[in-house]
Amino acid sequence: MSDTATTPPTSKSAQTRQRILDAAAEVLSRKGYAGTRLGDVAAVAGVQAPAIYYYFGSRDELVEEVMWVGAHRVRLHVEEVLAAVPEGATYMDRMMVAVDAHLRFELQLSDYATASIRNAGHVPEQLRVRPAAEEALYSRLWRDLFVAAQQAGEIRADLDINVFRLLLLGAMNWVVEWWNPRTRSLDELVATAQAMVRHGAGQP
Amino acid sequence: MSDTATTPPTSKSAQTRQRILDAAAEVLSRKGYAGTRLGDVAAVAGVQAPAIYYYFGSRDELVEEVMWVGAHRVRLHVEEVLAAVPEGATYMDRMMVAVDAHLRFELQLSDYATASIRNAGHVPEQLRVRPAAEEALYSRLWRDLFVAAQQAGEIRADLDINVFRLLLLGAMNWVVEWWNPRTRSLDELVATAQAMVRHGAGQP
DNA sequence: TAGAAATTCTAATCTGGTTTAGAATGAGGA
DNA sequence: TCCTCATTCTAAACCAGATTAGAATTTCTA
Repeated sequence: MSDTATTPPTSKSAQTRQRILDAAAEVLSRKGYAGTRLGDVAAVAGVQAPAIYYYFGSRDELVEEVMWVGAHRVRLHVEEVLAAVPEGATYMDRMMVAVDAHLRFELQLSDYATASIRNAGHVPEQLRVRPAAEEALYSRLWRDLFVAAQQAGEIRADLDINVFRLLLLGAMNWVVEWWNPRTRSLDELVATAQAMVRHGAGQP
Repeated sequence: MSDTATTPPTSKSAQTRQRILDAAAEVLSRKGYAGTRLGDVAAVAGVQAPAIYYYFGSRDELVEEVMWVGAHRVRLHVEEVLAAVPEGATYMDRMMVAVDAHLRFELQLSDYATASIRNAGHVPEQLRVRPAAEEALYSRLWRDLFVAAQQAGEIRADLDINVFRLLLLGAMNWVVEWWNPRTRSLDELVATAQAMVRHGAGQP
């Protein structure tokens, strides 16, 4: 293997591993778990299929890593963006920022995120454990945001914020199933999703 | 084959075919396309795997039929419910009814609907043609509803109803990924989804 | 209730894709 | 340069399921 103290992460070896992982994310995000052949991944990465086994123990191990990285990065990204929000911002403002960050990251920046979202419910159980832990953390991030917003009176008191949160995340996740950058503007999408939260959950 | 003029749809043969189809819908809704083995379907239906080939040409043909039936039934159900709405109802009222019908049908009444929703983006291209046609009709139903509501002034004029509609359908479709009847009340879910539309899209 | 047709089964085959074996290549250090 | 280790390749083994063959059974009709 590599990527240790003796071999810097930019070594040829580490780059190849990364290329394979990127390729897997790309194919997985496009074709889904069932449609992803190791041969396709290898072709995209520019190697022969057996080369994958030098870096990953099995097809499933490769898939699991993609899923985990995807879930992990989405969370990190949204956390970072939220951390940069100025002090005085309302919780509703923060939610707008989170919606923006989630959507843009998922659609523009990361095949990993897309792969993770699309396949979460389609991979064998054993592959879900580690990614699920990440998703739980991400879920909590949103829960905290909703709870704080409702306590601050920025969200209708009678709204079931747990259900609303799950519906919102679902709406945003499902975007990967229909989004086509050529026919729609990302700005418009973000604005509409934000309106769905601001008016759907916020005070009249 | 059977189910012709000479063999009524309640004949043993037709019943077996139905049992296999039901079993396929059940397994598909639970395990997804990749996880669905013909052997599992056969076991649930109470036959041996090869018996399936007496009724269906191939695994994919069986899957395709489940997907189509699922999409078809959701549309029929929502159409029926909408047709029963009294004359004077507002378009917003109709949308509330449609949300209710969609969610209850998908979660309570139909493994077919769940199978169709969950696997739409995961089956090979050829299997999507017929189901996609159904989905297009269903999509139009919602589009018409949104257009009418906005023209009637029941929806904010500045809202992008196409994007909002896709977000809403996504939110409702994704419910199959997290819904657990034991931990949540269906009524609460329906009410929250309705609120998301009424306040999220409706006039203040 | 015999015989034909329909249905379902067991056993075998086929297939595409993953995985393993082991040889070839290439890069880096003595 | 030569040797060693890392990396990648080609060829072959392996496997889990789908599918087919053909026999056995059940159902229906006359």
